[in-house]
Amino acid sequence: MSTATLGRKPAGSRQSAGERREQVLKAAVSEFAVHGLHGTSTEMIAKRAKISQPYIFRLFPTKKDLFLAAIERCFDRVEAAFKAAAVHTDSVEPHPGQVARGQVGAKLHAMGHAYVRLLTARELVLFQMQAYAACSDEDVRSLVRRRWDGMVKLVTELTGAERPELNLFLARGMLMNVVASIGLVPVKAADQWGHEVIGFA
Amino acid sequence: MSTATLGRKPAGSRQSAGERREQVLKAAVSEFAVHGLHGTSTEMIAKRAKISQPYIFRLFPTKKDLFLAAIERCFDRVEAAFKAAAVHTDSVEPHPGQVARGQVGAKLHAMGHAYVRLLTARELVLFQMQAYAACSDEDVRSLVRRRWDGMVKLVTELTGAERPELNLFLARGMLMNVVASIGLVPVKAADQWGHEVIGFA
DNA sequence: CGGCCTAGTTAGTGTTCAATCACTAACATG
DNA sequence: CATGTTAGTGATTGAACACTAACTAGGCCG
Repeated sequence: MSTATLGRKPAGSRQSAGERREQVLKAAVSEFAVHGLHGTSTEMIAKRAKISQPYIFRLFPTKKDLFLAAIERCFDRVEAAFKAAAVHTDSVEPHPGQVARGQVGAKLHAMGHAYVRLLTARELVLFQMQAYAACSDEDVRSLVRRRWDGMVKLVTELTGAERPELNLFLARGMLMNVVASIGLVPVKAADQWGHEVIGFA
Repeated sequence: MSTATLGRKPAGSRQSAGERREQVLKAAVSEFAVHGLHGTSTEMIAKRAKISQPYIFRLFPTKKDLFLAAIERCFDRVEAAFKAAAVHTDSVEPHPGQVARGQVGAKLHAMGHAYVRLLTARELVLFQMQAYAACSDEDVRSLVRRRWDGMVKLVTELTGAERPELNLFLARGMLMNVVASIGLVPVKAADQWGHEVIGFA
């Protein structure tokens, strides 16, 4: 009889802590992306993850820790996209670990495309901006710096790009972030990595 | 006797509403830059402006309105810096209103320098990031878009730059914002507009 | 069945915060 | 000095919020 008292979960009731963590993390990225670290309440996240608000604190000690975890997650996603793009454009490497010189541009281009595809989801860009904005917090800043360094290193290794073209690549990316954030371009058409506002030639 | 009850302002007592508004706006930019729209309390701003917290609401109807005013203020500052830089590098114009073709690069370069000088204050960059981050709010977004458009138009008119180099300029700027936000470069040396991390050649 | 661990909840605490209210002090003008 | 206006404050309020504590319920193994 006690089963009929409250609105119950219809079926798939109990999940492992790992699965829940995943769910919460996803919900957190979505909410943080829109409202930022301080503009997002743990209740918003809980609602989206379909759990009670206090249970969040069993999975993540503090709201900030959840935010930090979300940052890691987002950098992971970007890096994964880059790796996938790199593999996709792989050709024979003249010396193992060395990218053929003529391939550099093509690889960067492919990664640019991959990044744009990622950005069409919007969520990721917006969250990135929130992460940068929260960088007055020491913990956030040091994490973002570490991951940013890692990302740059990854791109360097994957493409073999040197400073000038690498910087151009990064700058393009940052401009895209801003443009996407303020919705200057309806990023519907995924193929905008040569678009008027971002493209340079 | 009632006059002796509380700690009184010693001297420089009353200011005009205009002066106060200015003071509050300055304080708001400083605080918002560090903690963002939602991370900043009106009391922080009040303390910095050396007034009581409720008085803020006599000068600005809501906290968000204050934030919006701060956005306007910051774009104003950037535009002023650009204008000054343009005047400074002015030479004879072949046709009135038309910038000499060879001058374009020099002018953009000068503006880049001006922007870097502006960024050394840090406050401005940080606030910019906060403004972008707050763009999920309709009012914020539409304002930022409007001012961004205006700024791009201004740069175009001042330098006569065409799409490719204009975009390069903007992208550089955005990369610099991020780099400055996460403190990758100690922006001490003001002359970094050709620096390794930002420069393209 | 019964003990036991883990998933998950309800209820609550202390605090913070934007915004309002009701009031006082300083100045201006006839 | 009376009257009106503008600058400014202290006290308060009602809501929201991060986080805690204490309890409940589902599943597994003996």
